[in-house]
Amino acid sequence: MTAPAFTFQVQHRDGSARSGQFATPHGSVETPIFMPVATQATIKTLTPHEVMDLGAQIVLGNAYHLYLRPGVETVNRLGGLHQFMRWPRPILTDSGGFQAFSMGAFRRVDDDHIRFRSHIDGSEHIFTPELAISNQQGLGADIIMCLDQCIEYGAERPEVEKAMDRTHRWARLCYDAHYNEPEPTYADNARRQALFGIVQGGTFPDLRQRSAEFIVSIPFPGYAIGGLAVGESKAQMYETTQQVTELLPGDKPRYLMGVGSPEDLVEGVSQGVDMFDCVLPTRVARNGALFTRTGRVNIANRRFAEQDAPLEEDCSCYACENFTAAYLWHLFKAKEVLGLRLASVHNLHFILRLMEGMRQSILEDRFDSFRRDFHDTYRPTDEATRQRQKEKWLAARGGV
RNA sequence: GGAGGGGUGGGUGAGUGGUUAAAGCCACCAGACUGUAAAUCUGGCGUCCGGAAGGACUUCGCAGGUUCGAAUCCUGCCCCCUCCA
Repeated sequence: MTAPAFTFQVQHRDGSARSGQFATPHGSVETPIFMPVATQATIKTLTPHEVMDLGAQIVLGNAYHLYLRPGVETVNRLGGLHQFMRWPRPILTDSGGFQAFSMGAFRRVDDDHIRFRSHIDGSEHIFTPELAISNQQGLGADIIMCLDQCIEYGAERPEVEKAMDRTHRWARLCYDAHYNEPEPTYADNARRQALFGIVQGGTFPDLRQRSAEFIVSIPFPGYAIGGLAVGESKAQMYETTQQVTELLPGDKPRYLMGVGSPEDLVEGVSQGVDMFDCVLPTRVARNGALFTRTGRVNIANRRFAEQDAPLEEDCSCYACENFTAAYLWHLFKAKEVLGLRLASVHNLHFILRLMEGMRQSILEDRFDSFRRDFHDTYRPTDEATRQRQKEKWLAARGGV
């Protein structure tokens, strides 16, 4: 059995970069694509209408969060995730594997399951590969993900290898649960959903290779690269991405999970990645950091207090077309929710336009110069600063 | 007129002889955020020099005093609040 409702075609290649299209029961998506993150069935602060106006073609939801609240059964009874959140276009759900990584002390990973304590009420829950699949079937996204084990950067090799082996075992179980289960609980959904496999292996090239080969041996309709952007250097991340994309089949979509920043998206596309998702644009927006063509900027900085002009003159987003930077500054200082909304609009607009620009340049065989131009003008955050702040952040959080 | 309480750094508010350039919170300034436990977190925040360590100087209503040493004790003055008449 295969996934009949999901198809993917590469339309054009320009170097390693490629543009393509995939079709789902809720419409087709042009790649390379960025998927805004709607963890709890909402792109934080925005209405679906606004997200569509921004040109988002597909969004990502999270099975762990929705399983805890409002519950898979509930969403299913209310018509499924699309209907529930009134998002008519494609949706991809993540399995909850990432939460086993990010929730630190709230979870324990064993060979055949992940044991969580709910961050909401402390109650205990177990995710098996089979349950991760049936949860996602109940939610009804167009693309669902295998349960995997993501591991923090800096972990010892044996630990990384163990997590990878689990991820492989679980991938097999997920595949069987999704494609070979004769009577799935949510059969209608199950039949039209595509299940993607996930490659792990940390930053160890030989593990990544083994992982890619193993995962590719299972005929998933798409393949994801997981376990990156978790603390390794950009160079390591780019190397690993490059290595893995080369091992993935050319005729299936490649999804780099949890990435990323503008510069990472450009690099990812250059290495042949087709799909991305990341909380960064929206999260950072809520904290006042806005993307501009030259780099990130904090709208709450004093220097914007009296800027009687848009943040970016030539930006065509709703925020820049209608408001001055001084107004955005004021909204952030006054902690008005509109500030969070306008900032989210601006950043998603920036990222989605960036993706469109890349797609267009690939179609016109000028991706290299697009990429060069981007790097010439966009200055990313200094890596040493990021590392330092990251450590402080983790220390304050109690650490992953 | 009587009784009591109080005046601390931009605000609020701890501190009642040395460990105090003075807690915490707010405001302010800056930085971070990558499959969202995140409208969060981290620094800085009297002045001057220094990248920092550190050093110098000036601060707790005002003026005197006691003491080796005072935001803290004493005296006088100014101002504010509560209650009684």
